Amino acid sequence: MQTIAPELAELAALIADSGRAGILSRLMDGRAQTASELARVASVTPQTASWHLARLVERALLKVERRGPRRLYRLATPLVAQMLEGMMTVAAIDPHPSRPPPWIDAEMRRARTCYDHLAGELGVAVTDAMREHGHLHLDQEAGELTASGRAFLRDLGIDLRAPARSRRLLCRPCLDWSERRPHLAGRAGAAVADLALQRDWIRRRPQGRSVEITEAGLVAFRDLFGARI
Amino acid sequence: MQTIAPELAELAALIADSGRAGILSRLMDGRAQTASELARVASVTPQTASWHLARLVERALLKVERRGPRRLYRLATPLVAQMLEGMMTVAAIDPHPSRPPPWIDAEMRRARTCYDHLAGELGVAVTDAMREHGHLHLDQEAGELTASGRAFLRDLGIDLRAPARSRRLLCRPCLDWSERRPHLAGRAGAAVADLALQRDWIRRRPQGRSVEITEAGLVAFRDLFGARI
DNA sequence: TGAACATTTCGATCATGATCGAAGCGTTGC
DNA sequence: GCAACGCTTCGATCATGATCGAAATGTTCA
Repeated sequence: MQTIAPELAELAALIADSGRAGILSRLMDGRAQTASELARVASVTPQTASWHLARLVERALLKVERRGPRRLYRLATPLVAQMLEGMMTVAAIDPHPSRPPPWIDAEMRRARTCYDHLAGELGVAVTDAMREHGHLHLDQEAGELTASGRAFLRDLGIDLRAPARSRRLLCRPCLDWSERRPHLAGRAGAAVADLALQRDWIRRRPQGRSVEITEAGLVAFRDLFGARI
Repeated sequence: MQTIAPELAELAALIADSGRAGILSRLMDGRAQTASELARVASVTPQTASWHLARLVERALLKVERRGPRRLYRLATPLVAQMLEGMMTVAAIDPHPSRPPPWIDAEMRRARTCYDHLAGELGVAVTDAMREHGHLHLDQEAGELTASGRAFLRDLGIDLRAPARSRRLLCRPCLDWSERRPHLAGRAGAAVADLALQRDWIRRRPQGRSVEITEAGLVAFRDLFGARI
């Protein structure tokens, strides 16, 4: 049986190292990072990180771009992010349901970005609030933004028109691995996250994918969205 | 940075062995298989397969069920199939686009089942035909069955009503890793595949996930669906 | 109970690849 | 050109886990 299995194993082997998994996880926010930064999050020396990064680029999971004396690494395509999303969803399933999962960092669990949209308690709370106000229908496989939802986002100053040539979905669910429930993704999810960053409702922490919810953000998410956070 | 990265690496390591990848790939059709059969497709001895299977069950990627003196293994949840689907999509991307990908088995490429729906050239051709007849809208992220599509499937004898308590999506795309284009999945996709099996348009090959298109099937797919195969 | 068969467990061997120190390369700025 | 800096390459070492023969376990059927 000649199948894709060998390629599958080869791909998995690339992710199967904790250093490389840390690097990929760090890059899940879609931004580029320097080799040094990635060495730091992966807790390895720069030499080792360089070795890992070369492998990831060679297999086309990452793209590299030179910026002066530094090299910036980022995920090669959204397909890679989508794959990692799916793997994290399964990875978050505790095979021994008896013991609680204590290994999720509190800040990550609270609020983070998932490629380009909000995730964690914040992402799920915002999604739930929009759902309760009739702005949104969402289950594990598909989502729909209602007329009320479009109006709501428009009033917030969000332009939902798709960029030319974009085939990206307006509204789709993304299974949150820390909350184990779907949150809003797609163009609408990205727009909400962009808005939150622009209005300083959330701030990216200097390291890692977690974000800090500002005082203004707490007020905005509660009053404007009706989110319970 | 305490994240899910270690669990991600651990999960990937489980898939990173060619034997286990072969086993998982074999089980992607959603059916259960005996340990011996899985040892055969993985090209390892029964002892080795048993060792691999124990690991996959321990990590809750597989479920095992005793049937007399045999043990039947199957994917633990559809989430696992979905994850593997995403990984195969990335695994099928050739990192060196110059050389052609000769490693996909011709029968697999021609027609196979992907968990519960049709894939390969057949799956994509049926999807394209339904699309061209206005039965279907489908892009990489979402799909919709039109009124015409519902009527078309109803006339074929397909009951599209969702089983009670099923939250499964009627119509969704699944990226075909051999064709690199989306094909029809979801309840509608599964119903079409079921129909094809029942009417003997396709037959499962005794080993592997590929299916054989019968003479009647060729006629049916061409005349009833308008598929170019 | 005993024979046949599927599967698992145990034990020893072997191959792969992750790691980091040291050294080399390439870019920037003085 | 030279120094500083970020990053990569090389080389040697070490740990992990895949493999299979042999033997044990467990199930069915007579």
